[in-house]
Amino acid sequence: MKVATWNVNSLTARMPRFLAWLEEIEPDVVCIQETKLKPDAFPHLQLETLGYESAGFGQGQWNGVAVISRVGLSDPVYGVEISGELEEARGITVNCNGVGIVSVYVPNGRALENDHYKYKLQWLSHLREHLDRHFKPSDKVVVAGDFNIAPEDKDVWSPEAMLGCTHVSEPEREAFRSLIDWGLVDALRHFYDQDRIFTWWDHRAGAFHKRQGMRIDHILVTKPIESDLNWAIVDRNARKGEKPSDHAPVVIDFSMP
DNA sequence: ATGGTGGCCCGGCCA
Repeated sequence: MKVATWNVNSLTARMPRFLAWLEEIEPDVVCIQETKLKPDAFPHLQLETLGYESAGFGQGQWNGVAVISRVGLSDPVYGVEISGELEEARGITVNCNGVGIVSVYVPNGRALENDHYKYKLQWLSHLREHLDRHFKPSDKVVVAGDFNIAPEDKDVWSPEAMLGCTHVSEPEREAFRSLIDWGLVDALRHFYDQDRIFTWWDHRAGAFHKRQGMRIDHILVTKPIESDLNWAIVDRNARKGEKPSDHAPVVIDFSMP
């Protein structure tokens, strides 16, 4: 089963690239972030003609998450908070072929002294509670998306340049480790222990070509999936060429014995 | 040292 995550930075703007990428990679399940689509605007029918069922949680101009699957999709849960009437569209949970799939778009945080940073930490704690509510670590679960956290210094092009910034602060990294401690494994690090591998490069100033990026998009899997992992990659090709997102997709493959 | 890009939707916010 091939599962991918991709922050597309507007599904509308990315649709030509997204469709070409689907055809090339042939993923079974894709967790999408930053669809930037209104609640009813997800292109369910268009994707259905390509063999994908889908569930979207959108709010309009900002945020928006979705899961598409060609191996079944059921039991959607919209959001990760309990009293989520005003909840931003940052999490969606579905069941695909017996695997729990959670697509997440963690708040950016903006700056350490910004209220949005507190919101980010709160949201991450809600996410862990959400996992407790819906799953056990012994279940097959994939939590994938844009975490807006570089878990270690080797996940950023320059730890010095990032000092005092969000994405690398100790409380954020602690929140990330708390998710790992729940019973998850960083699938990319399962194969590439020490490598400097990035998933995001700023659109500005040629950051991609200067290799100035960060690894902030992650696919976390429970132990029952880790034992059946075949490979994990970052698809850097999707960051090249015409009208790319600022994020590259992460893709994993695991056997379903 | 600053601003650089790109997306929303058309001026300013967000990443």
